Amino acid sequence: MNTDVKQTTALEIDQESRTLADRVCKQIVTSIVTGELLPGQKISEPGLAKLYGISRGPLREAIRRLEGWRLIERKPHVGARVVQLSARELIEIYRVREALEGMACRLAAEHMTAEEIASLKALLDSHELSIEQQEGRSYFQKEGDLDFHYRIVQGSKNAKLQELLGADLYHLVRMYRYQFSVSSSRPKRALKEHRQIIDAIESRDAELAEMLMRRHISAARQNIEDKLNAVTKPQGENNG
Amino acid sequence: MNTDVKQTTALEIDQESRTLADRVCKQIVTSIVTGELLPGQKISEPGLAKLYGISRGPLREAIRRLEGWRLIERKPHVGARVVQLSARELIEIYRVREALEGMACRLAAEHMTAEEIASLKALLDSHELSIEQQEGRSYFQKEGDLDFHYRIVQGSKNAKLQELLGADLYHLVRMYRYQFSVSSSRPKRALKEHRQIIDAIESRDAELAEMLMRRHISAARQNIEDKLNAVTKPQGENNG
DNA sequence: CAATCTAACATTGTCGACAATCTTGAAGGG
DNA sequence: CCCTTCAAGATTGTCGACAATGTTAGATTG
Repeated sequence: MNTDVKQTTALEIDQESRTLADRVCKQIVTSIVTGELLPGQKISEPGLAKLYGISRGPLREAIRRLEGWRLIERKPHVGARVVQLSARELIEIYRVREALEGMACRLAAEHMTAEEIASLKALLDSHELSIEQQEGRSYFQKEGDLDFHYRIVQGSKNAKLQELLGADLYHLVRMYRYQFSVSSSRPKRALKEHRQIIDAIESRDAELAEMLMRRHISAARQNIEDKLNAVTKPQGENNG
Repeated sequence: MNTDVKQTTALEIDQESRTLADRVCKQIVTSIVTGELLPGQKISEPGLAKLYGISRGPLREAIRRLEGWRLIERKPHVGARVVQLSARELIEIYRVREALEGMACRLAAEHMTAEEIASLKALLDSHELSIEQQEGRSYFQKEGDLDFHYRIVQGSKNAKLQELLGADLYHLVRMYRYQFSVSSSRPKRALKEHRQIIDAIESRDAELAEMLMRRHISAARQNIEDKLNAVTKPQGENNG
């Protein structure tokens, strides 16, 4: 039966665009993820309100929602600013992803349809192509990487998992991809791991799929840790 | 009667209580968790504003934050209502808990201090006492159960894990504890499992600790599934 | 009598104004 | 010269009013 897990989203988004607060909320998310708003940067209510051409009311509501998503932090009577993750917190996110996406991958091996699997394999083919074609440009690969992970999560058919990973974690991951260009330093290796994972899912080996995904994310975490340690740069006060 | 679970953030809460929106936000959470506001119930802005003696502005901001926490759902131009989980979604939450708390338990085995472990063992002693003393009353045991899990999560020293479990999941779990009185149907069994877990943590056996926790939560999930299947009650439209 | 349309009502969405608080920069004293 | 104090400015918090939308009950018509 239709589990109604994913189909409603398109409609909801349409529905949600009907108020200023919801629209502005989405715009702010985009600004954060694309780096227009940097981590730690102050969110000026009068400034943003004027920029978007709305009053402070809806803007404040949007900020409040983003606060609930933990994309924005707020101090009473002082103001709101984009969250700024420490190196430690970024690592913590990868640990959480390891647990969550491992579970998601296991469930995906049980619940993904043959069509979804085929489509995902096709996606990997296109990734391979784009890697070969534009050797150096890792940008595409990064979006592609998250795209792969996103589809696995969708394949788990677990709405809570989709919420947690999609809304709470991936935004942060994408946001910090622009900060220090993490991960995807080895696109071919990652692609190979992706293929192993989808193969395990195709053969409905849930345990193996979970293990491979955990290893995959663990490797990415290790990769980031190494980079951070190499620089030994305590990222400090780049905000005003 | 004190339901204030997080002691660590006393200062933060003090800070956050300084605006009406933040205070009302907490009040609404309490109302939801204690069952004053039932799942699916409509949130009337004029009604709640009058009840709390504030204007609609701060109230709407509080609602927006709760929307971000996914404790409240909102349809544009229609209104907000308390989330209503289907049986399926409740089960999904337990699957997520299994992954997340398993990870938390593993990290706790690595990072909990001796003092925290001792304190947690003392807590279990007090639980055993209260179980023996008030044989039938499972209410206390339920709060106690979450208390145990909460401390494990704190012990993981992973802030992201603490956020996700503390804010996003435990509220929902507590909320539905009042709906159908789930879990804790076997407090002695649960207590025994808790002791096994803390023993594993004490001996710093991270793998065992994780496995025991996953099994513990999986058993709770199975327990709920059985109950739900027994009743075969498709919980439907108790809202307008 | 039932179905449909309409108009009055209630609720949600948005705005501008005012109050409370924080930040700042300069003046004064040690 | 540095620290403290304080006042002016700016920002955040709160409110009431108005506009836009959804809901509902009654009237109209077949």
